[in-house]
Amino acid sequence: MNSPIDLNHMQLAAENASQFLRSLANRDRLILLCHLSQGEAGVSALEAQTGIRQPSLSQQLGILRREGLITPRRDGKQVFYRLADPRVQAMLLQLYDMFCSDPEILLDDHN
Amino acid sequence: MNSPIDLNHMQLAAENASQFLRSLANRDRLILLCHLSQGEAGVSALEAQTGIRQPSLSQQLGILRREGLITPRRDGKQVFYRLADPRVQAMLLQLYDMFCSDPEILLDDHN
DNA sequence: ATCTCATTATACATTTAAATATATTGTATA
DNA sequence: TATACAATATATTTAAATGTATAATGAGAT
Repeated sequence: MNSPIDLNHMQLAAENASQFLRSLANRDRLILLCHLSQGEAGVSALEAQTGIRQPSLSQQLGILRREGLITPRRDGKQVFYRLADPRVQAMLLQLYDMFCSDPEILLDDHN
Repeated sequence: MNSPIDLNHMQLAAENASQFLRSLANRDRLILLCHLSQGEAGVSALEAQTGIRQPSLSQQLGILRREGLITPRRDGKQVFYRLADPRVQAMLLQLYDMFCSDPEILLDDHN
C-alpha cells in the first residue's frame, strides 16, 4: 500500500465522495431530501411543507437533479420528484441518528 | 407532526448536519480524516503521506480542529492529531462502502 | 540568554464557488 | 390567450479554496 496508484485511487475516491457530500451539505437541500425520503413529492407540496420559496426551491432541486440524487416525473403542469440514488437514503439514516434522535445533540454548538 | 415546532426542530437539525457535512466535504480534509481513522498521526507524517503542502495542510487541520472533529497533542516540536468525534468514524465507514469498495463506482461521472 | 533550525500555525491576497433575491422565461392546461 | 406551475437567468453577496509570505513554538547549540 501507499504506492502512487493507491494515492491516486484514494484521491479519486475522496474527490467523488466530497462532491457527493457537498451536494448534501446545505440546510435546504437536506430538508428536501428528508421529505423525499418519505416518498415522491410534488414541487408545490415541498414548497408548502418546507417554506422554501419557489425560485430557491427550484434551484436546489436542480442541483440535486444534476447530481443524480433525485429524478423528476412530470404529470400535467406538476412535477414530482423522488430519490434516485440509494446512497442518499443511507446517508440520511446516518444523519438522522447523529443529529435528530438525541435532542441534546441539537444544542451541541462548539463555538 | 408538521407543526411549527417540528419544522424548527428539523431546520435546526438540518443546519447542524449540513455544517458537519461541510466540514467533511473537501477532498483534502477527507483524505486527512481517512489517515487519522487508522490512528493518531503527526503533521509531518500526514504531509509525507498525502502530498498536501504544509500551509494548506495546517489550514485544513485547523478547520477540522475548530469543528471539533480532531484534537491535537503536542510532543516537543511535533504535533499529533487524532479523531475526536465518533460521528466521523461512522461517516467514513459509510463513505468507504459507497466510494471505495466497488471500483466501478469510481468511474461514475454523470456529467 | 540568544541564535538557529525544525516544525507547525496564522495572515493575507487572490481566485473560485456557493448562497440569496429578484426578475424572466418556459411548459402545460383550460 | 390567460393562468398555474416550475425552471432558468441575472445580479449581488458571502463563503471556500489556493498560494505566498510571515509568525509562533520548542529544542539544541553557543
